[in-house]
Amino acid sequence: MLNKLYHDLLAFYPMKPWWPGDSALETAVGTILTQNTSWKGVLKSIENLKNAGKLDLDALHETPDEQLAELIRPSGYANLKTRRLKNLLRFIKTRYGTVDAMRTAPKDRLREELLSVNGVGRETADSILLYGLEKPSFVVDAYTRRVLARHGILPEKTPYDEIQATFERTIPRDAAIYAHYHAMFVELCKAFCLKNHPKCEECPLGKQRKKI
DNA sequence: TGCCAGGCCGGGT
DNA sequence: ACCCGGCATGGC
Repeated sequence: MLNKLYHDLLAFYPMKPWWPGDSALETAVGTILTQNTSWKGVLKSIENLKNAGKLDLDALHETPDEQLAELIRPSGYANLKTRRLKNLLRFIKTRYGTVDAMRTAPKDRLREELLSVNGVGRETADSILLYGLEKPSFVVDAYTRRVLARHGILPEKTPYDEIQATFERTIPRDAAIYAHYHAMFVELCKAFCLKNHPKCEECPLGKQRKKI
């Protein structure tokens, strides 16, 4: 079922790199900033950080909270996300020293460690693992749920871990495929499946069965 | 102009 | 094991 879905989507979205970000650190920062927020504001925040020379583990870690909050204000929840960002950076520095040092850690252990950081939930952890470190951890987000629910593949409120397990059990254990699959969900939603989307009827997967 | 966006946490039931 | 309110800003 999920393999067929992948191949159906593949016809519309050929393989291409997707998560915007030039480094694992930038990706990690982006995963925090994009929590419950559209990517638009995140771009602006990342831009601010770059211009301020702050896209660096030590520089970010040493930036005062008030200043960091000001830089990331466009992506919303600035105070909250400043704390979460600092929590993540502190974890990386104290546990691994550098972002790259995390690459050699076993995926399952690293995921547990990331989840223990306050402000890093399952989607954030999996996004860091998959898009930052190219480890095969399937990302489940609002888009994933929307597509699956709309097309009657999985019930809307299926728990995160269950959805992830279903994918990881079914499709090849390959980071590039996981990333591409998730990217296609996002692209599909942006093109056809956002709430009250006018082109909903033109969805390549066919008419939705449920309004989500 | 109100509604919504690529979550997560803490507290309550 | 769920359910809910809070957290902020900008685009459409």
